[in-house]
Amino acid sequence: MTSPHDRLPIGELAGRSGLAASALRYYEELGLIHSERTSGGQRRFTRATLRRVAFIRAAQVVGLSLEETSAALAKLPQDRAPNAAQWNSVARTWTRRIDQQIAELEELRRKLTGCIGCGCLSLRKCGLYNPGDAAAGSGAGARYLLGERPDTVGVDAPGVTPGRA
Amino acid sequence: MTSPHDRLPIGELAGRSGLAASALRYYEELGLIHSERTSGGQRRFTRATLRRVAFIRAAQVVGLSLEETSAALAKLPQDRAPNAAQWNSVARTWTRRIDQQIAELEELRRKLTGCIGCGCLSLRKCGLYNPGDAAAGSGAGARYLLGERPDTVGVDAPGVTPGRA
DNA sequence: GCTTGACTTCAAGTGCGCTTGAAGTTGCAA
DNA sequence: TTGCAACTTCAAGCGCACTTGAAGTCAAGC
Repeated sequence: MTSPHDRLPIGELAGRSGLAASALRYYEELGLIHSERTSGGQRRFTRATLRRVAFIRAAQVVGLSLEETSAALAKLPQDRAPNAAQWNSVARTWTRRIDQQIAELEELRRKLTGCIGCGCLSLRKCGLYNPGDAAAGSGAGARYLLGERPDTVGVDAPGVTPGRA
Repeated sequence: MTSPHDRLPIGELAGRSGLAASALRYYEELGLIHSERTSGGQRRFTRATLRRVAFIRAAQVVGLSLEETSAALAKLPQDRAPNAAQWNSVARTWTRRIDQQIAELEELRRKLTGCIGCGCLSLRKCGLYNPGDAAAGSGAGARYLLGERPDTVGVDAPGVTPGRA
């Protein structure tokens, strides 16, 4: 577990994770991953970093920003596999998020299908209208649907990066 | 249908659509929407533009870029409601895309749940690994999952903007 | 020891989808 | 007629997640 083979240079980590070295450096700069250095100043990552990187990739799919991912990663141990409780805590947040996204997509599909049925898209009737003010378009991709979250309409969705009018 | 009230100034369209005027100007610049001008050079949009704008919003939720949205919009009439056939053709593409996204999210959830069960995330065993090379991270948000689309692995996903190593 | 490829830092650039600001013009209501 | 909000264009800026390039250093195999 602490053999010399556990100390991956960045190219190795890049190769194994499928990410560019530049991206990994960037992640390290942001504090998402960590490395030790050789006497010459080159990075050496532990194998556990592979886990963190996989986590980051998955987080991006769920729609987390690197900042949010960073917060999530902070709950996991840096150099060993998380235990069940730790993992549970994170994964539960995720599955909730995933469920929410799925629900939103299904809602949109429902609206679209409704449109097919009614031949509408002629204002008003159609579920695609009523954008609900400043809801959607939170930058980092498919986040909130237009017209969704009627309970938080008129307010920036909670927990989402503020910016962007 | 062609009353003077059908000619919306940009602020009106912005208010009704929930988008910023600047965004609408940007869309017009890209050719997604169109306007006529008053003698003084101010934009006047038809009500039908509301439909196009709603369409654009929905398209963003599905993860389409404005360029892709533009292509989709080209299939719909500019100043009237689409007929069933036109709408069908577009909506079908969308529902397929939505279904695909849902499937991907469910797959990720499955993997996460598996992780909870097995207490893993300890390399190898876990479905979260094997990133499948250059798959995910196509820029505009939750597009393709890591490890997904095993049939197109190693190739840029078809129909998706090339860039980004 | 030397070569060569992998590494280092730092600054600047990229692409998307806008927003912001400056400086000027229009249109409508009083 | 005037006043003022709403509009106009154009250029530049922003935030995210990186990538690219320049210029230099390290490490490992021959």
